[in-house]
Amino acid sequence: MSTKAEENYLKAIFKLSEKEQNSASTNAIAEELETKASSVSDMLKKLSEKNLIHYVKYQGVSLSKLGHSLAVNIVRKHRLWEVFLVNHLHFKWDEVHDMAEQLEHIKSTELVNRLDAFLNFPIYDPHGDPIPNEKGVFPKSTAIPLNLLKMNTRGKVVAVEKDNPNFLNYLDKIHVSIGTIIEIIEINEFDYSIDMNIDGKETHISTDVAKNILICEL
Amino acid sequence: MSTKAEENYLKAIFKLSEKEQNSASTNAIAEELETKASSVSDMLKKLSEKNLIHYVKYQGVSLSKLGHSLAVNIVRKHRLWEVFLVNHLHFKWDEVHDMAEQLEHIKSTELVNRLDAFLNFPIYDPHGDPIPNEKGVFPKSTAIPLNLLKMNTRGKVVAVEKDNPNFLNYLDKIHVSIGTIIEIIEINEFDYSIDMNIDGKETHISTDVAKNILICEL
DNA sequence: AAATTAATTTAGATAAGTCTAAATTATAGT
DNA sequence: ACTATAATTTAGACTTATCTAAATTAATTT
Repeated sequence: MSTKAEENYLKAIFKLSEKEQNSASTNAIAEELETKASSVSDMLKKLSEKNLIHYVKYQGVSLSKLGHSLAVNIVRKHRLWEVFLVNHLHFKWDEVHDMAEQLEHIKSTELVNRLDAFLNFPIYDPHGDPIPNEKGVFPKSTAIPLNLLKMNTRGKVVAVEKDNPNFLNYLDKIHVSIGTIIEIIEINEFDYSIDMNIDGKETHISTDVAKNILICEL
Repeated sequence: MSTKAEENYLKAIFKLSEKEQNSASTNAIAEELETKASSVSDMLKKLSEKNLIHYVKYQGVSLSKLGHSLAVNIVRKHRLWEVFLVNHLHFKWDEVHDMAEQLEHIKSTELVNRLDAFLNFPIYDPHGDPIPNEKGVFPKSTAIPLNLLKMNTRGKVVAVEKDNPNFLNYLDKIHVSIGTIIEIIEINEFDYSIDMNIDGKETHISTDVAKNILICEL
C-alpha cells in the first residue's frame, strides 16, 4: 500500500518526467512539492527500495513500470473527481484543484471505475487534460499550443496547461474556455503576441498566455 | 485544522456518548478504534489541549461544544457520501463503509454542502441512520428497535444499527431493507424471538437481530 | 477498611515524514 | 586540470501517532 506522501512524490515525478528528458531532478521535485531537497532524497531512497522508481544517487530519477502505473492512476482519479466536481456539483474549473488533491488519494479501484462510468467515461477533465482509462492508456490527442497556430487559421480550445486560479480567471475574462473557437488574425513579430477573434470579438494576448492554451486546428 | 486521527477519535467518542451516559471511557474508545488504551490516553491529552473534549484524568471524557460540532460534521460527511455511493454509484449498502471512512475526512465545507444539495438533502443514509443538516441538527425520528414492537402491530423499517456485512447480507436474505413493512405475529416468551410477516411471508428472527432493526410503528 | 483486580496513565521506544546544517559529489568556468 | 559553485546526500533533530511494559489510580470484593 502506498501512502499519501509516496503518491504525491510519484505524481510529481510523473509530471516532471513528461516535460524533461523522462527523468526528474531532486531539486525540481522539491520545488514541485514545496518541500526541501533533503526530504526528497530521503523519500527517493524509500521509493527506490519499494521498486517504484529507478534511482542512482546524484543522477535524477525515473519511474519504474510499477511506479508509472501508480502515478497514472492518481492522475486518473484526480481528473475524474474534477469532472464530477465541475459537471455535477457545479464548481468552477478554478475551484476544484484542492478538493481533487484530496480525493485522488481515496483508495478503491471499484470506486474509481464506477465514478468513471457515472461520468460517462470522459476523456478530458475540466481543464482539458486527458484522462487515462482503467488500463492507464491516455486518449490520443493532436492538440498544439495556441502560439504555434498559423495566421488566418482557426482552432478549438481543448485544454489549458496551467491550473493557476489567476490564469483561469483571466481566461474567463477574455471568454476562453474548453470548446471556444479561436481565429488567428495576426501574429506580431516583435513580441509574438497574438491578435485573434473570439466569438466575433477581437482580442489580444501575449505568447506566454498562448503557450498555455491547447488548440485543435480546424 | 484537525488530523484524520483526531477526527476518528472525536467520531468514536461521539458514537460512544450516544449509548452511554454522555461520556466515554478510555477502554471503550480503544476498543472502538482497535487501538491500545495507552494510545487513547495520549490522544485524549492532545484533544483536551485543543479544547475539543472535557477530560479529567481517570474519569472518562465528553465532547466539548466545538468537539461535538466537529464530530457531527464527520458523521454528516460519512453518511452523505454513503448516499452518493449507493444511490449514484450503485454500490450495495454493505459495501460502502470503508470508502465512506476515507471520504469523510475530505476537507471542504462547500463540497459537503453541494454534495448534500446534489443528493437532494437526504435525511437518512442507506443504513437508515439520520443525516444532520448543515447546522448539525439531526432529523427527528420516532423509531424504536423491532424487539419493542407489540404483537399484531405493523411497522416500517427505517434503519439498522449495525453495518457489519454479514448482518446486512442476512437482512437481504430475509428480504428486510429500509422501507420494508413488518407485521409482528408472535413474540416467543422463552427466548423473545419473533415470528413476523414480511411481504406476506412468515419469517422468524432472534431478539438479537430484532434489536438492531429500527422501526416506525404504523 | 484492606486487599485484590481492573482501568488508566506514564515512560520510553519506534516508524513516517519532515527540517536544518554539514558533508559530499557533480558541473562549469577559467 | 583546478577551483568555485551548484546540486545532492547524510547526520541528527523534531512531530505525530502508535506500541509495550511499568506505574498509578479507581473500583470491587471480602
